[in-house]
Amino acid sequence: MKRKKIPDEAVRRLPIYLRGLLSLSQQGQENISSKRLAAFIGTNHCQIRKDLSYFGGFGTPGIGYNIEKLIRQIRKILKLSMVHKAALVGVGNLGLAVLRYPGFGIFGFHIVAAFDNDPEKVGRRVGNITVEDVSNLKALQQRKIKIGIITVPCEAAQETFDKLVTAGIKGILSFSPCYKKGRKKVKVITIDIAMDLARLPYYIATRTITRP
Amino acid sequence: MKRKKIPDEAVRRLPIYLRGLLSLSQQGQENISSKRLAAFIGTNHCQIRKDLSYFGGFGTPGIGYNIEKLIRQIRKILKLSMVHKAALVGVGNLGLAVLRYPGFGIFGFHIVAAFDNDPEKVGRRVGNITVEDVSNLKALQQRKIKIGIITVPCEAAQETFDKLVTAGIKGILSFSPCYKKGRKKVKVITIDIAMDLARLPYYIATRTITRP
DNA sequence: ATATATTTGTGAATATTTTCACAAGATAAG
DNA sequence: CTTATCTTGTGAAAATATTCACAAATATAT
Repeated sequence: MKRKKIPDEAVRRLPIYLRGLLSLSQQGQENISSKRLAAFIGTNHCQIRKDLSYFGGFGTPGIGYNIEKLIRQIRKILKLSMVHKAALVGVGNLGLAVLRYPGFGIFGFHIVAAFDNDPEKVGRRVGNITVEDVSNLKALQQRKIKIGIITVPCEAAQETFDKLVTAGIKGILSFSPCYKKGRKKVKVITIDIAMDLARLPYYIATRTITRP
Repeated sequence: MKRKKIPDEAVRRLPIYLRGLLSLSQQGQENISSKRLAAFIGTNHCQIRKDLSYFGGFGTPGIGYNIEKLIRQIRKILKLSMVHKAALVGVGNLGLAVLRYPGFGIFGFHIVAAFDNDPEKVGRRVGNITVEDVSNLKALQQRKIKIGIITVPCEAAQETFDKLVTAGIKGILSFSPCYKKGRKKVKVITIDIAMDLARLPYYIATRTITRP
């Protein structure tokens, strides 16, 4: 393993490998080769080996990778070995759906608080979380919450973003399709549902042309 | 403009430009330079010009781009000039949130049908859509619906996928974090909420190192 | 012990994407 | 008309990312 710059693309793919490995792990297999893992998740085996090699050699020639061990290694690389507490802001339709989304646990995330500025919503219980007023956001640091999830309408996104940054949040997953200023200190990942959908017609239309 | 291969990355960015331009359009400006647009959406001006140049020359030297015209051009490239009817399958928490999501219209999408296999949910009204039984999926072609949105639990994703393909769907936006087989004829875009979140801790931890 | 079959990890070769840099088009002012 | 100031569009250069190809490691069979 060399001390080279790690491609962002490789980091982006690690969670894909992790999800695949977790699925294979449930099937009770012990080892897997890069070739079979690639076939399973629909990618290229060279890519998997190359990506993993940026972080170290985790496999055994002739055998492949020990699934459980590789899961642990990738979790360690991605800092997913510990539980990450997250706070969600904006308990509307999308916020509720995200609060109830069952898929975060597998990666070690736990939404432990929810906030809204609507007095109607404050106090309401969702699962075992009680919705709090946004003014409580200030106390996130004391509560050791470092990850924020923004599910407020676009107009309120910048304000929410600023509040989260002030509260000492280190990373944000935002569902608001807005450009946020002042993100230097904080890593922001934006999921823009409509924008992803917006690519679809292009590929539908050009399909037969682009894949001759 | 040359007849070169168009990078996928350029296509992926067009909706970003489109959203930015729509926002600027509301602010009542007529023209914009690649430099100012880049500053607005947080990217590089060379990239914008290069991306647009794959599709043709839409700007005027010395002036920039006419906002309304460029919006029309990008819509045309992405085939967003017409309204696209979409069908959603899986009216759970996430499905409901997506059905009520207000952000699709701006890109010309209209969810016109919703399906579920739960008799409790069939018949229920959401907005002005009545939830139908999944057996009705067969008739999508007659209803001229070419886009499907999958919001079913992971276990049901492959089955739903197969049904949509059989029903003649051309493109799918899936929120189910699963690997779907037999996607040759159909373009699939997957949004995996938890997986996107899974990259965050890596960047939080290495932030100070990677950006010295 | 030898031959055969796997499979990893990686340097090198390709391919792709981004950025640079500048000619040429457009405007405005003197 | 000339000069100064913008800005686009685009080849060329630089930076990134992917794929190839093979030595070395391991296992298995004979």
